[in-house]
Amino acid sequence: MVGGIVGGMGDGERWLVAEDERGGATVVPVGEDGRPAGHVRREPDVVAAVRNHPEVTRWVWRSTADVYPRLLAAAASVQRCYDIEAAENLLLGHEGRHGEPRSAAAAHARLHRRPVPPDPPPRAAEPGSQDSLFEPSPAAHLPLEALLEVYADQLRRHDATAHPGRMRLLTAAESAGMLVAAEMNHAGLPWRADVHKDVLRELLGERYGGSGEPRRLAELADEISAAFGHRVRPDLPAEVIKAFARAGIRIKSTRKWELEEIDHPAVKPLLQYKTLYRIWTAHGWSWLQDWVRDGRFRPEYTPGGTVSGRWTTNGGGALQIPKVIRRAVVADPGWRLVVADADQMEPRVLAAISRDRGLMDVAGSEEDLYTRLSDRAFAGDREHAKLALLGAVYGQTSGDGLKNLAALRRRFPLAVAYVDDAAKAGEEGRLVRTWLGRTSPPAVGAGDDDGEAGIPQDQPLPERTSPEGEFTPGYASSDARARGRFTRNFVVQGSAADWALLLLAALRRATAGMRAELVFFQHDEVIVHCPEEEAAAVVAAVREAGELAGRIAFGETPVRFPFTVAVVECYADAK
DNA sequence: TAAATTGGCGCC
DNA sequence: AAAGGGCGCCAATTTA
Repeated sequence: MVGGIVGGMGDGERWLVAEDERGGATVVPVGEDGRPAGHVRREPDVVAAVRNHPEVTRWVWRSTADVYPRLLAAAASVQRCYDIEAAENLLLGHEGRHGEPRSAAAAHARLHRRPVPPDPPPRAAEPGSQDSLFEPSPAAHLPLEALLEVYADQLRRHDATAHPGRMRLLTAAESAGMLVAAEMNHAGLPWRADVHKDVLRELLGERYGGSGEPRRLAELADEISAAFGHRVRPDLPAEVIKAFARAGIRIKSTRKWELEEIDHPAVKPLLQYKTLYRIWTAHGWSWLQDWVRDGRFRPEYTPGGTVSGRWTTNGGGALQIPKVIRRAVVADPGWRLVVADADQMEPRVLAAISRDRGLMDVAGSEEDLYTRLSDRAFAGDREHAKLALLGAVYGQTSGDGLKNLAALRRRFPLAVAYVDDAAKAGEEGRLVRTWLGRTSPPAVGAGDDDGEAGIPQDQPLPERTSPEGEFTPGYASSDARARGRFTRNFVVQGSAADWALLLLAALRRATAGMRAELVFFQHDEVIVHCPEEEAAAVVAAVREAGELAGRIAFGETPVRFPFTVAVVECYADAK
């Protein structure tokens, strides 16, 4: 049953579908080894193929992003899929071949040792235009026989990994993520343009003529200039630094935390200007014009868009919606937004993957993890406990977090060793993997010894061990240390992304029989738009999906995966 | 002149 | 108290 949310063995019929250049489709049932298990049939198109074969629970196809939007537009959907190009990407990474073309055509060419076609360049975001989503891509369609070969080969390559079961799960989860992403793109996030405009007017004031510069920004710029006694353009860091220098204050940058330290009348309006300027340029009137249509904001989600497996969006900045702008996210009349935030996801994931007994015990409760941590190791000081843990995960190099790291290491040795080992691997130029097997890319300049005078490869460095047994990266170059921080974080952030994919898959299945729709996802937070009367069921489904995802990803574990859930009409009213 | 990089800051 | 990891976006600046 556990495999059911993303597809396990023997859980329904599995068919492969291939499209040709003219939109026609051929389908064939396939067995668990990827071989044909029946006759090849022709269908007018992929929509007909799916409609005519409701007995199929899992479709194997070249690219979900290419096929599924057209199915959704025709009001068709599928239970599960196997995305060959997503699988190719994950397998190439696992094999240490990041960067090789990942199209199905490339995979087929490699299989036959023929010249490998490069991937088409990534399509740029096209604000407002949804049309491109529904056109079959011009990418090379592979005939059914070729797709079958690639598929069978991929199944063998899963078996050749260190943990085949996990790798198969990763591919299944990524494929499920592709379905969810396409469905979210299709549904869109409810967005009230009128409310958005009200917020903008409130914060920024009216716009002036041609450039449309808001009144409030002009006023603040004047205040800043007055405070300096001469004209200063606040959006030019160089000019601001020079102005402070003339006033006898030396700053290295105009970063917020640095400005906050300064006692000067320009600081307050400057900080205000920065906040408002950003809202104007990133989520202002032109953003609204570009990205909101018919009451919905439709970012293009890209699952696995980051190397760690987190999603990105292609345009619209959906993963950086400023808090004040969330006022515009409002449920339809009679509907609600179920906003669910996973509590302390990354430390819980660290507990599950490191199997550190102490940290598993801390994470084996729905209570606030940092409070429990501080009760055990930090004399009740929650803030110190949190900083120490985040410092360990991010690779903090100085400050209080580092001091507290020693305490963390004593009480939770396996957890700290897990991220230290990942850091060491990175410094030595080795690859690391998430729990399910997503693999870090190689360091820039490592690997391909093309003799170019580029970045020299970092030398493997002797490990230095302190009396407490702590790993100190004392001899590593600054590049190697940066690399270590990256791999240190990668294993936790990426394994958390593994879990989040399974969460989405479980939640998608749980809501399949409802009118509820998943409409937003941001690393550890999901929003479901549903009729008011379904809200309670959705809340329960989220909580169950979190625990189920934990068990599927990490096996039997005492670690709990609780959520903070709010049922609201407006996103801004959550938490 | 266009592409790439930088600085800054929004989110996690 | 100090400034760690991952992104995307914008405008300005530098590079090709």
